[in-house]
Amino acid sequence: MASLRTVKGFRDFFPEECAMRNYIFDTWRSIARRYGFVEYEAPVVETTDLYRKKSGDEITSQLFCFKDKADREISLRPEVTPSLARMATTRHRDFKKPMKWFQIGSCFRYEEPQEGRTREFIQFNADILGDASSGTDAELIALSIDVMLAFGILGEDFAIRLSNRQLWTQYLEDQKVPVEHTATFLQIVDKIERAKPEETATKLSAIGLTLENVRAFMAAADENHPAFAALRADLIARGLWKYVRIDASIVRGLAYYTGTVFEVFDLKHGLRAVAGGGRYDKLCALMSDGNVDMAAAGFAMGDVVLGILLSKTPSAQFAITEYLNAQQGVEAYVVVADEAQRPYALAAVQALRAAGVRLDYSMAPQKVGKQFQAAENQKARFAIVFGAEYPEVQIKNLVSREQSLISADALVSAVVEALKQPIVGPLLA
RNA sequence: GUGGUCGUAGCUCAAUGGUAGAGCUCCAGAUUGUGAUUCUGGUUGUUGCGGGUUCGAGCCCCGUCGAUCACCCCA
Repeated sequence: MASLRTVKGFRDFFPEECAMRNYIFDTWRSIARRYGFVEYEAPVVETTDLYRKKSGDEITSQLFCFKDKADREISLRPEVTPSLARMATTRHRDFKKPMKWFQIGSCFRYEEPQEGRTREFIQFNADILGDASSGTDAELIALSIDVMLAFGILGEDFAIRLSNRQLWTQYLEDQKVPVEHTATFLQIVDKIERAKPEETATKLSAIGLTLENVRAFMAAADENHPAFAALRADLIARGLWKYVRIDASIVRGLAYYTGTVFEVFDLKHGLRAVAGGGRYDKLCALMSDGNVDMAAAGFAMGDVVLGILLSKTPSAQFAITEYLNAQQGVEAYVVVADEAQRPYALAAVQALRAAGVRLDYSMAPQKVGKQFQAAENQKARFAIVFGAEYPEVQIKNLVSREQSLISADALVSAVVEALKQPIVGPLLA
């Protein structure tokens, strides 16, 4: 068995998990479309250079990278933003601005797997390109909030942590800290809530700062700070500001963000961030060697942490159950009570399916009781019995348990009509 | 990449160093044209893998793989 296991950090999706995944996809997709986003996709494999160009050599330690048969250095994508930047810059003249694009697909990071962190995970990416206004940032944050609400995750369960990179670049400038220390400094800020104060103070003093000074600056960066004014007014008008909390310690790694940065995080379980993103106005210029200077902002939401949160949130369970009930099973089940009628039953199976009815039947001879049990197991609303009374067939409503005899000629239209009726029965009272 | 804990049937878990088990699931029958419940019977294991100690290892030791937790990282 050992040799048959999945590769470390990769997952099987059994039907139950696959249904759950599809539920997540459908929700992401429908809310993104509600916001006027269009879907795109990029290759899962890219040249390793694409990621080096953006992030520098040291990042390859987390890249799922290898050489192909022609000795080319390639990587499974760790994120989609560089691919998006390439696509957007190479054909940007073909698209009206702003471009509101979303994508759903697998990403890969070569890390030690833990709960909420696998080597393959699925991300929902939403980005807006060609619009530098703070309204863009607000639109993205609003989208992330609506996605959470659509999952049944309520305001008491999650919040948006909001900050702005420019807060810190301005601060470092005021404090006369050399630009080359920016990355180091942001790393310190990123873990200022987790690290020991003494260690943080030591690291800060190395670049000429004190912990007291940094903390005082963070405390002053509340929702009245001018850096958040336009964004705040926008989200207040939408009625969404109540989900937002200013948190200057959010810097989102050390990569390409230039302005607004934010995270979606849960309030009750201490999970990793559900989503994160921000403004990255310089990336398109970097990717195109300065040929295309296009403002951009976006965020990504992963399926792994989201899935954990959904499983722990009671209010999210109702929507999941409803979706799974609607997706799973069949609408009708054909029972072959008399094997002599099987050819007629098979003809009806194909005719009903052609009419759009989700339908199953027993492919091998089975006792009638077993066939009804199978119909029940597959949540069929109707059983259609082919027996000695053919050319008439029995249609049984499996919810109300009523049964009626009908001519086989009229079967398809009768079933299609019956399925249009609302479900009534003792089980759903 | 570093350290801790863990790994027994499809699942959840038992088993002083001494014959590998239970519940659930699954399959079949009781029930030959109608779904529940119940009862009966049955399948499934190189105890993650490989070495070592021992008369004897699921149990002890070493290694390895995997899961998980803390680091690291979080594009």
